[in-house]
Amino acid sequence: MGISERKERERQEMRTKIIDAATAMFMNEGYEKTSIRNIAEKIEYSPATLYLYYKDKDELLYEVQKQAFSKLEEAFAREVSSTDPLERLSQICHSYVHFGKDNPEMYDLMFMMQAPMNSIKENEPWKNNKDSFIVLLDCLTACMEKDLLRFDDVMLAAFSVWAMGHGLVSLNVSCRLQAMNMTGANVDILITTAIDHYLKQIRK
Amino acid sequence: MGISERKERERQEMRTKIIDAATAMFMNEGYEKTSIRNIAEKIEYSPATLYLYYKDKDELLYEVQKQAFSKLEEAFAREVSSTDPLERLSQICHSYVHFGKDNPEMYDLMFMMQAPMNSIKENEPWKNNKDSFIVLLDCLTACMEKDLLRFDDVMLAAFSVWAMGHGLVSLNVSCRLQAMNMTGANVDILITTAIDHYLKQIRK
DNA sequence: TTTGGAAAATAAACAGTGTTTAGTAAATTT
DNA sequence: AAATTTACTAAACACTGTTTATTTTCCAAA
Repeated sequence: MGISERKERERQEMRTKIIDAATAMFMNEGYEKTSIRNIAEKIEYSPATLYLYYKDKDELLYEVQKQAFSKLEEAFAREVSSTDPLERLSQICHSYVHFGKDNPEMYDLMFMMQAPMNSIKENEPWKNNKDSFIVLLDCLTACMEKDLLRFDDVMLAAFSVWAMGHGLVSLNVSCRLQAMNMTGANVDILITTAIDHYLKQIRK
Repeated sequence: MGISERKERERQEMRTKIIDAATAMFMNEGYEKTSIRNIAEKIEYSPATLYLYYKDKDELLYEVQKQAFSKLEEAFAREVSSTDPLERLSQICHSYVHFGKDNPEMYDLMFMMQAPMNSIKENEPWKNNKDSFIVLLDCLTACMEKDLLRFDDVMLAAFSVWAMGHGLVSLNVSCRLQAMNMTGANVDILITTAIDHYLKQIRK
C-alpha cells in the first residue's frame, strides 16, 4: 500500500521544512534569534510539533550543522579545481578560510559550538565533517606521494593543516583578533598571508 | 574621613566575592550550571544584587575571563623558564596546550565563546590577553633577532604560532577531534606531536 | 538620641528560553 | 459509521537574564 509511503514522505518533507527554516534563520537572523519558538512560528506550526520530529534542540542543531557542511563541500567543489596537488592544497585552504569569513555563524556551529556535539551517541564518531575532511586528506596524500611536503604521516599533516586553518579562522570568528590592533580588511590580509606563509613552510 | 574609603573597599570586596564565586563555579560545575541565580545563591545574596556591581552577565564573564588569563600567566611563569629563545618558545607552546587541556571551560571562555567579548566598548581593544600575548611576542622577537625562525615579521610569526596552538587546543576542547577516530591519551600525543612538528617546520 | 535621607539589598515581576503533558482534531482502519 | 491510530497544539513547568518598586540598613545632622 502506498499510504504509509506517503506518510513517510510527508514526514521527511516536514523534517526538511524544519531544518531549512532553522538553517535560514541561523544564516540570516543569527544564533541569538534562532529559538524553537521562532522556528515554529516561521513554518507556522506550534513549538511542540518540532519535538515530534527532533528529540531536542541539540539534535536539530546537529542537522543544521550537516546542512552547513554540505555548503562547505559545495564551496570546495566550486573553488578547488587544480590538478596540481600543491595548488589544490592552497585552494582548499583559501576556500576554507573564505567560507569561515563569509559564514561566521555557520562556522561557529560547525567547528566551535559545543551544543550540536551533545547529540552524538557514545562510541559513535562525528561524521558530519567526514566528506570535507576527506577532500583535505586525499589532497595531502597526493602531495606526500610526490614527496612535496615536510611531513611523514598523512594524518598528522591533515590535522596540522586543519588546525592552522581553523586557528586562523576561529580567532577571527570569535573576535579575538582585536588582540592585534587591526580591523576589517587588514585582518583578511593577515589571515591570507599567514596561510600562504604556512604553506611555504611545510613545503619541501 | 575614612568612611567613604571603607565603603569603596567593601564595594571592591563584593566585586571580587562575586567573580571568585563565578570563577569557581565555572571551573567546577561548568558553564551550564553557572547562572546569575546560582552565583547569587552561592554567595548568599539576591540575584538583583549582582546587577549593582556588574552591568550584565557579559560584563561578569569578561571579569571571569580576566581571572582566567591571570591563571594562564601564572602557568607561563611556572613553566616557561629557559633562557634559550627556541626552548622558551617550545615551553610556551606546551604550557599553552597543557592549560587548555586541563581547563577546557576556562579556555572556552578565554578564546572561543562570543559572550564575554560583547562587553568591550567600541574602538577599545581587547586587553585581557595582552600580558600573555606579550610573553609570546617577546620570545619570538628574541628568536628572530638571532635569525632562528623562518619568519620576516614578528607580528605574523606571533599570529601564526598562536593560531596553530589555538587550532590544536580548540578543536580538542570543542570535541571536533572525534573526526580522527582516536580517544583520550592518543589525542594528547597527537597534539604534542603536531606542536613539536610545527616548531621544527618554522625553524631555520 | 532621635530623625531624615542616602545607600544597599531584595521580592516580585517581565519577557524570554527548552521541554513535557494532557487533550483536541484529523486521518485511517475496521 | 464507529473505533482507533496519527498529527497537532494549548497550556504548563522549570528555568534563564534583567528591571522595578519596595524594604532594610546605614550614616549624619538636629
